[in-house]
Amino acid sequence: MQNSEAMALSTTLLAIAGELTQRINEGVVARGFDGVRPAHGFAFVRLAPDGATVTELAVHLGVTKQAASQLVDEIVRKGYAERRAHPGDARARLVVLTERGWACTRAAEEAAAEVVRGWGQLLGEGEVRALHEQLGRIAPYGRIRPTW
Amino acid sequence: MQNSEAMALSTTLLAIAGELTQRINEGVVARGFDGVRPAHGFAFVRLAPDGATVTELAVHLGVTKQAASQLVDEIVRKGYAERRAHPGDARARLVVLTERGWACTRAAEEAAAEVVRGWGQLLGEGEVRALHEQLGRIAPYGRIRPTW
DNA sequence: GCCGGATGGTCAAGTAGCTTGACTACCTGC
DNA sequence: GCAGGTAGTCAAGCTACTTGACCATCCGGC
Repeated sequence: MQNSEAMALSTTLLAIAGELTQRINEGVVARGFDGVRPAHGFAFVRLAPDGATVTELAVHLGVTKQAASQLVDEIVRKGYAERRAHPGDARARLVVLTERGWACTRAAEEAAAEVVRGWGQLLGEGEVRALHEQLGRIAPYGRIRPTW
Repeated sequence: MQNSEAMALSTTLLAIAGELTQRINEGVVARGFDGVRPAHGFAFVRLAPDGATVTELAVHLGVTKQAASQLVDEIVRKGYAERRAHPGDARARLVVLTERGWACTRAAEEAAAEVVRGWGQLLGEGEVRALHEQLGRIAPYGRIRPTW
C-alpha cells in the first residue's frame, strides 16, 4: 500500500472520528444535558462501571491528575458525579456517577446509536458489524487520548 | 443493534483515532520536524494541492479565521509555509507550503503508512482495503474538526 | 464612475483547559 | 515507627482558542 493511500485512510478515519464526536455531543446537548464537553463523555465511560479515583481517570484520559481533578470538579458542580470516600484508602476518593450522570450516559448511547444507524443505512447492518469487529482488532488497550 | 453496542463501536473508533493521531505526530517529530502539532497536519492537507487562503483554511479546520491566521503565522515562522500575493484578489493572501512543508507532509505520510502497515499485520491487506472502502462510504464531506 | 455593503485579513484582549510546581494527608515496607 | 511513595488539592503560568474592532479591497446597483 502506498504512503498516500495510508494517509487517505488516516484522514478519512480522523474525519469520521471528528464528525462522530461532534454528532454525539450535539445529540447529548439536544437531550437536555448542557454544559457537557466530549472530554466529559470519555470520563463517564471510565466512571460508569464502578466509579474511579481521580488518578485512574487521569491515566484513562491521558492528562495530569490536576486536570482530571478540575474536570471532576466541573462534573460534580454540574450534578453528573459526586465524590465519595474510598473504601480501604483514606487518601483516595471514589468518583461515581449520579443518576443524572447515568441519564447523560444513556443519552450519549442513544446519540451514538443514531449515528451508527446512519452508517447502517449506507453500509448495511452486516458491514457495520464487520467494521466493528475489524476496528476491535486494531484498537489500542486502555486509555483514550481525547486531545489531538 | 443495541445502543450499548453502538457506543462500544464509537468508543473503539475514537480510541483508534486518538492513537493514530498520536502515532503520526510522533512519527513526524521523530523524522526531525519538531514544533508541529496535529492541527498543523490538518492544515497541511488543505494547503497541499495548490495553497489556500486563511479563510478557506479556517473553514476546513472549523475554527475562526483569527485562529487560522495565528496558525499560519506559526507555520510560516517555522518555515513550513509562506504567504504569497493572491492572483486576482488583492485582499486575500495565498498560503502555500514551502519545500520543508512538503517534506513534512511526506514524513506524515510515511508515519501514517507505518501505522497502517501494523493494521495490515493484524487484519491482512485485504481487510484493510475493505476497511478503507467502508470508511470512505461513511465519511463526511469537506472539513475536519480537529478539536473534540 | 462611484458608493455601500460584503469579504479577506490582522490586531488586541479575554477565556478555558491544560501544564508544572509545591504542598498535605495517608499508605506501605523495612 | 520511620522513610519513601502515592492520592489529591492549591496556585500560578501557558497556549490555543474565542469575541470584538478595525482597515483594505472587491463588487453589484444606480
